[in-house]
Amino acid sequence: MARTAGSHSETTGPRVQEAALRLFAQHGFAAVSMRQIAAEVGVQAGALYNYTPDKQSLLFDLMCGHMDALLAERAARGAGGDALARLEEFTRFHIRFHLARPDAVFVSYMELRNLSPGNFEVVEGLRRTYEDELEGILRDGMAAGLFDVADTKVATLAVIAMLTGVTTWYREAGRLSVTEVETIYWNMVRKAVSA
Amino acid sequence: MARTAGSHSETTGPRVQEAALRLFAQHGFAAVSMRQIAAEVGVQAGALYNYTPDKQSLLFDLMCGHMDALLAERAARGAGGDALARLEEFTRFHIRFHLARPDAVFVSYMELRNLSPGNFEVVEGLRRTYEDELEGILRDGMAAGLFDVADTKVATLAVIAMLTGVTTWYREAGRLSVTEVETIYWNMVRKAVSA
DNA sequence: CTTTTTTCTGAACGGATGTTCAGTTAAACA
DNA sequence: TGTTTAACTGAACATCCGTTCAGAAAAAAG
Repeated sequence: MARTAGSHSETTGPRVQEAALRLFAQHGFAAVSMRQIAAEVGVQAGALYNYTPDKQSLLFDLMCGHMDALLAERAARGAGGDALARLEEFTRFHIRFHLARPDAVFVSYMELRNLSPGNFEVVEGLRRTYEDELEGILRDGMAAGLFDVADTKVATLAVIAMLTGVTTWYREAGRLSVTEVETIYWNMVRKAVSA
Repeated sequence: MARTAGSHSETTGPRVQEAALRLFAQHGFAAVSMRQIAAEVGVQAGALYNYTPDKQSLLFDLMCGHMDALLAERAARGAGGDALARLEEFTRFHIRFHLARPDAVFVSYMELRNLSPGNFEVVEGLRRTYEDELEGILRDGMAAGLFDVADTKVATLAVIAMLTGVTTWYREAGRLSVTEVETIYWNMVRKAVSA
């Protein structure tokens, strides 16, 4: 046996990425073998190397893709209004975006140490860009007298940690809708930074 | 060669745990081999099995030890005063405790999925116990009219996520002392739950 | 239909994995 | 001192790892 009936690069490629994402999120990058990913796709291990040069690149591409999507979708929303309105928009966006892709979030935050140094620097830069946007909002709010935080950098990281934490407990079948969760967190963020 | 000069169970045992903790935190449980741990201790891989039945128990003991220490040190502080005072005590304690043992925190939050199902349940139970203490404080504060949160369970998880996040960025050589960090976070927590 | 190209198989590579154990040696005990 | 005991070595076990590659087969092109 060799080439399977109905096989095509344009269908197998994405399936490899999806299987890798799901397995990395569930068991961790180091605990997942190329053979497991291949089995999930329904292919032999060697075939994976038509779609990725190696296992490391598979992880890097997943993380880069996640961060690129985050920054792109964020940039797509025209950030208007005062700092308070922009902070609410950021808060609700962050929760909605992260709850929609729990596996990618999990991998992006847990597998940073499994990136090669060069790849780590790239992903870290993207993350920094995202954080800088929130810090800019907090700075503007401080200048406008709307907010009162002792340290904008610390406040930025505190808010992001609080918001991202939602992915560790939220379940779709639970008692709260995404919008309700957004509102609960927004009220806490608003008060935490208020003047 | 066999038994090394100066060797003794009471010194090697703890050194195995220390090496495992450091390596697990740095590279992840699945990425660290028993031979690497042994090399760090200065011993052959087989010798590790005098101190742990297997690799899984090594991880479980580290995580249990961490959670036990957390609960024990927390219980040692007599929780007096009103809900506001207790919340401040909890906040400052949480930051101080976690910043003092970054490796154990990292492992305890990142390697949960590498625990066997039975071991996971135990560690999860300990974590729940700790969370329940914070939720009790929030409930009391709500009843006393000191706090105003829409959902005590969500607020509990949000506060803990925010506080624990400090371990991802704090460095001893940085510009802020632990006490300063405590105060910054306490002000944010206080405002976030205030009535 | 024939030829070319793309996709995949199946086997193989050297090396690493967790774990076991008979044997060796240093320390503790008598 | 001699004897026992605890700590460790070094080799071995079967199995898995990421990656490569010649060759087979299906799809696409002519």
